[in-house]
Amino acid sequence: MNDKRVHILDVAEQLFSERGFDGTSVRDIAGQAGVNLAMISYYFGSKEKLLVALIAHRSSYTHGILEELNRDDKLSPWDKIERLVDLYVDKIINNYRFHSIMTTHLPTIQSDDIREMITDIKVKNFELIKKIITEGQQQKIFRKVDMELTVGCVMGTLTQATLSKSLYCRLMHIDIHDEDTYRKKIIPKLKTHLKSLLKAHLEIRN
Amino acid sequence: MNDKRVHILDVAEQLFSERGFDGTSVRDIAGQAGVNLAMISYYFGSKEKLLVALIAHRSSYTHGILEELNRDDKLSPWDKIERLVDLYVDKIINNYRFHSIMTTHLPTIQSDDIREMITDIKVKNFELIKKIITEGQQQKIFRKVDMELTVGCVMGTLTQATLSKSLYCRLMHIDIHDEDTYRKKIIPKLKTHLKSLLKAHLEIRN
DNA sequence: ACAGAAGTTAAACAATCGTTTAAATTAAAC
DNA sequence: GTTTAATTTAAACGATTGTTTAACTTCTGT
Repeated sequence: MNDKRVHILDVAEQLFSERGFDGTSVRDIAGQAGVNLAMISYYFGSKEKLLVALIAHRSSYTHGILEELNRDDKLSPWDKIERLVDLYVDKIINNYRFHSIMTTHLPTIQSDDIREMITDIKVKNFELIKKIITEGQQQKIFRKVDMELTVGCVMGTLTQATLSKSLYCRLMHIDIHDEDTYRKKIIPKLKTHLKSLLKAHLEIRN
Repeated sequence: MNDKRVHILDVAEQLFSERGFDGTSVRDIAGQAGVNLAMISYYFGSKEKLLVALIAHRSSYTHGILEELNRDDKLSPWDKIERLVDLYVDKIINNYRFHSIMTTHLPTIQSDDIREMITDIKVKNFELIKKIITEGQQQKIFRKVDMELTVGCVMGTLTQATLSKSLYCRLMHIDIHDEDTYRKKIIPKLKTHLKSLLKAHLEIRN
């Protein structure tokens, strides 16, 4: 994709995540990106199609990570869970802007098409994680759990770390505007906690 | 508070949760509430002050539930956890519109005052849950866990159930527009799952 | 060098935004 | 019943919204 197009998408991603889709004007994006206002219509057609292009762009970008994990047969179910947590935490926290857009806009989106598109991506991710857990259960290593909410708990914790950043900054005594410090502290914290949580949750108890 | 004011707040809550704050116009609210456009400025001063009034109204409404729980000395830590989950799931899922507004608007809010206000409420809730877990730890009933993320996991799962309703409707084969069926199915599911999860997570293992 | 496509621009479009105005109506106080 | 305050109304305010237009420049292929 064209450099200029990608640059506009990057700027749009930042502004959408900071101010929301409706809180960001096309003029804001054009101004911040240093391009003429009409270029956005010229490239993407409309503001909504710009959002669709952003989702398509980012999804293809992060795609394929989970598939690799699932194809790796040498790993035990426990190893896969650990790798899954590592991959997922890195992926979401390092793309927190995009993740924030996907999460906060999903309920407010009026267009059925876009909502279906976003839901599709989430279902796809869900299926891959489900597969890992199901494998462990078939090998009698994991116990029976609520599949939807076990995945939802992992995703939810990461969403929480993304959307309630102001809360966690307060709790962890980090300046709200210091993005890097927050990411650097929350990533290992999330990995350790989620691994420990899933271990306790999935372990077969006597 | 005046009946008409409350009615406007109810309508605003519904529209804000469906379309977002910036996606809802003052005319939308006035039209849906059946009042004149100027009444909203007359009552609340501005659109932003309307949001502040909504938050104040709803917060006082749900306030005091957790305090009662914490004051009850007859309950064991495990009992408190169970009661906590029951109360929290009911509270958030039954007020999912307000919860959705609080969560999705927190990152996009420009006004420092409003963000601080919302963060304050969340910190308050956090402290109450933290107290329950700390008590159990002091009695050597709960093990040492990451406090922020243990609470974050519970809140995150509920946030997930609120914001990604379209995902869960797909997974649970519920029509996306059938709010009642979704609530009726997700509430017991959430309660069972979160109790089981917290039990495994907090239990001292040998 | 030239023709046609692609890119870029400033200006304007109608529509909608949040808010205010001033007049009209209703309610309350004495 | 009269006066004063509170409520409600339609209309208008200027600003901003997403999008389009038409003229202009740059690039591309021959």
